[in-house]
Amino acid sequence: MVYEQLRAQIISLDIPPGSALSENDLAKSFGVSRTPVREALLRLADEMLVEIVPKSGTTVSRIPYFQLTEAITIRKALEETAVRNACERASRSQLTTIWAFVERQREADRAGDPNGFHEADEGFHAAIADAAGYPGIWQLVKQVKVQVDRYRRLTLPQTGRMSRVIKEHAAIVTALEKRDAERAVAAIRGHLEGLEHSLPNIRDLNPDYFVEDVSAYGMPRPVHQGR
Amino acid sequence: MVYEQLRAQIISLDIPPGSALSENDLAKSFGVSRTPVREALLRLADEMLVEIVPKSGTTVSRIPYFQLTEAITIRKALEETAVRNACERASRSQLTTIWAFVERQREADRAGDPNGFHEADEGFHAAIADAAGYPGIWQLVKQVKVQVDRYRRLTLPQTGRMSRVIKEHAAIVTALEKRDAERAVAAIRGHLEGLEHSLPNIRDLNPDYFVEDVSAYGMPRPVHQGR
DNA sequence: CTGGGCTATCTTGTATACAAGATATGGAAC
DNA sequence: GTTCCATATCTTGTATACAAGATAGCCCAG
Repeated sequence: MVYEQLRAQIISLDIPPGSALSENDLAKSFGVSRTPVREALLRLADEMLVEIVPKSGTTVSRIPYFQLTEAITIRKALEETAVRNACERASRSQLTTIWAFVERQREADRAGDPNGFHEADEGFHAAIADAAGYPGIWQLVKQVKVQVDRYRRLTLPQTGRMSRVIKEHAAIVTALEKRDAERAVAAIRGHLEGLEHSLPNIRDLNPDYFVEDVSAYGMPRPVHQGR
Repeated sequence: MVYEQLRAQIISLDIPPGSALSENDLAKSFGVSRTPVREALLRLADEMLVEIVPKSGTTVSRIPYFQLTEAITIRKALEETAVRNACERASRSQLTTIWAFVERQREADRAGDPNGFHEADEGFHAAIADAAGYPGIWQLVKQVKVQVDRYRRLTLPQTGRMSRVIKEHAAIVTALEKRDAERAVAAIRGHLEGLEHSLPNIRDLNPDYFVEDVSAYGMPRPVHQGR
């Protein structure tokens, strides 16, 4: 619980990258002891959202720029196979479920509700992985997405982004319904490459939030968020 | 450190799936307090290697059978793109490094050293991901491989497996050297499907080690094993 | 004024004591 | 003999106290 709150604050950039965290301060502000705070920090460290330096201090990780492109490459690999398998295996009801998420995104767009839009976006991709029979794929994508999500907060207010995403999502589902695997794969690939192309601009605007060298980094560590 | 030891014992099936673990007993046997033991268990729980039931007990997870096939599918998706990119980007020295791992496997085969063989196998796949410019791919594969590794302990003593694997590895590198992406991708796909085909047999021999239903499972949680 | 070293303070790592819940065991009633 | 309930014990969750190291600031010497 302290974990989830901290995580949300980090991803939302409410706590900016580079901030120093103190187990004592966090414990006091959460009204608990150091123990649960520490457990949360250890977990966040495995996700590479914070960096713990023994006997020295804990800071919120800067966004490893190189990992962003790698994360998108990985997403393409995983989600393309998800889409390909969903194309064969998706049942009527599953396709309807996927459409429902697209519809929710349309509503969120009309209502100007970015949070609802993002939530439905996650549901959309998760539903495709489910339909493919490989729900674990979405778990992995979520894991890899973590750093990208922080980045995205810097680029959110693009006008027209929501309607573009909705159109791309609709194209994917349409291809799924037609069982046209090649078209569906091409659609999701294009969808994800849209993300990729918008990467390089933002970094220079907030250089303090990023870190160039990444050799010391692995992949973020997963979180088992119960299904 | 207590984490690594526990993890190794679980993966090697030295502590069999289903075993009950007690923080107190582990603390005594490791000669430390409950705190570091607890941290290790929490980490292992995120990897889905143990299951912690609040106020009740902690047990070593059984192997979720369905996840095995899903893990191999994910490996195919990730490693195929790794190979495809390595085909374009691999430098001479990187190709040589990859060959070196194959050579080490030949030595391990001749010496009848399964541990060395497995170690070189991991190096081989990691080197390909490096050559592709996406080292994080191997981090993810390692993460997904965890459950498969336990399974593999049950199927290890297949005669001729080492030499077959070596031949398949050699085919991959040969295709990489020729910059023949399609051939290389097909080679790694075949290599991984070899694993897949040998799945169904073993389970019935040790049914207690597996669990059928997996709806409650996500993907294992990552470990940031420093590079 | 500048550089170096020492110390006070703050950091995380570990051990331990206590709290709260789940479970198994034993006994009693039917 | 069987079933149900109470209780003792064992489990993990949390709080707290202590240990050890890193760091920054200050003081002193040059």
